Amino acid sequence: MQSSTEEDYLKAIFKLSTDNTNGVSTNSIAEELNTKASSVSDMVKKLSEKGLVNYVKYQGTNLSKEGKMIALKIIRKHRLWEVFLVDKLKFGWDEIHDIAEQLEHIRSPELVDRLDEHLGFPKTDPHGDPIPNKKGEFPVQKMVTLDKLKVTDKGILIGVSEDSKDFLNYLDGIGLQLGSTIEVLDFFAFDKSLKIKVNNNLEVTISQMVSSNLNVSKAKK
Amino acid sequence: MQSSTEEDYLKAIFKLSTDNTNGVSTNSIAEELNTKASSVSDMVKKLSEKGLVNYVKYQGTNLSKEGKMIALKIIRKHRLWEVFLVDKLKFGWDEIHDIAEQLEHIRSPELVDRLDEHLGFPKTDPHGDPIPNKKGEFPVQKMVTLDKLKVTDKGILIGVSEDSKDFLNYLDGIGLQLGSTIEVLDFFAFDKSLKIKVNNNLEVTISQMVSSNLNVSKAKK
DNA sequence: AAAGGTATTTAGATTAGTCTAAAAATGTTT
DNA sequence: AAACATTTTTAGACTAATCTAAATACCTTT
Repeated sequence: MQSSTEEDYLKAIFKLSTDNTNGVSTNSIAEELNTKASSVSDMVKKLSEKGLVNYVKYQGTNLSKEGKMIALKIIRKHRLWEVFLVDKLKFGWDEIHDIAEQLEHIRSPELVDRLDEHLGFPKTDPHGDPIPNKKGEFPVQKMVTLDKLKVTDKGILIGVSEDSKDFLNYLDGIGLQLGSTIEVLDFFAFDKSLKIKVNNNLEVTISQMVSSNLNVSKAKK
Repeated sequence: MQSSTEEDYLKAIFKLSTDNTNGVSTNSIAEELNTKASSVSDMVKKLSEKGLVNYVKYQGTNLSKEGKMIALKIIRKHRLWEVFLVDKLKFGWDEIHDIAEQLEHIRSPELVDRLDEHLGFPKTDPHGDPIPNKKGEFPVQKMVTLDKLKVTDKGILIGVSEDSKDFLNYLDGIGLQLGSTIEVLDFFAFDKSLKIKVNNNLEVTISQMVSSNLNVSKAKK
């Protein structure tokens, strides 16, 4: 059995493993967890002895199969609790992170599955991020351009095709960053513009020129 | 801010303070928490420095006003989560203690109040124990004899008027102990006997002679 | 390839909570 | 009141996680 602290490390390493070519650096883990590199060194050594990560001195850290599984279970719990907090307790999507950060460490496999069922087996959390299933599998996420989405669809911005300064400044101005949630509120056929809600907050209308340059991962419902 | 461990100590001291004439003994706290007396000595000293308990060497420990308030908040959280687990997630009343033991330490005042509301401001937990309100006040509990309860009422056995060996053996035989939950399932007018459910488990029928000698605290609904 | 800079690791200390074993206080019996 | 038993406290050690400061390894520049 691993401690909450160990779970936090595994989750951080998972998060930082997007480009899984080489190991996650000690410093990046330290930054992610607001701790010092020396603490991270100690901990990855320990996790390595437990077989939860593969760690070679000076060469960074990667999750083992078992470590990844644990990380995914924590993420599953975190996101399910987030759905609970928003859907059932009517919290705002921006108030829930710290609470879910605590709830994700509650130990009871039975609880997670019952919560999942109680919430109607949601596929994404309130931020649009996918919820791993019992076995730690993510629902497949299709990458599409924003103009392919239908009204009420939600997606997360994962890339931009056009990278002129002007364009990026414009995106910034409407609060759009990588990772932002986008919900399609309305579609205007005459010019193919979209009314969207950014991060469950700001509503703006964007032209098709813009929407066709935004790559989003479509959240399944 | 107090640690989860400190919270556990305060809760244990509260639980052991029923006869609040003199201080709670170090050994009894140790037993309640499955720890050693030396650990308890250290901790009560620390809690005393924090002003959460009144502790005089060799004379036991009592909660201060502030310590009691914290204990009541933990108990409130514990019992509200228990209601959640049973009412919403359909856990059995006997499966929930360990999970609630973890959930009670989640820190977020907002969460507790929203949970309370979501559950419809319940007055008692699934074991029939009263839930303190926001201010730490218990709903008043009336002590009555069991034969005063109506069908569907629930109560907790808090005393016995008759204390012959035979009678106590009889109670033992049907699983009734101090603290047991009693639910009135049926009333038979012809002999005033009651069909009751003990600890959400065993169903028995008892005569009025028995029910009139059992003092219960009636759980408000 | 040497020099300098950055990243990482090690060494040693600290804190919270726990333990065992010994010492001290309290209570009970005679 | 002395002797014994029990309870409680103290002393000293251990573990998990952290930190600072120093040492080491790696990388880039010249």
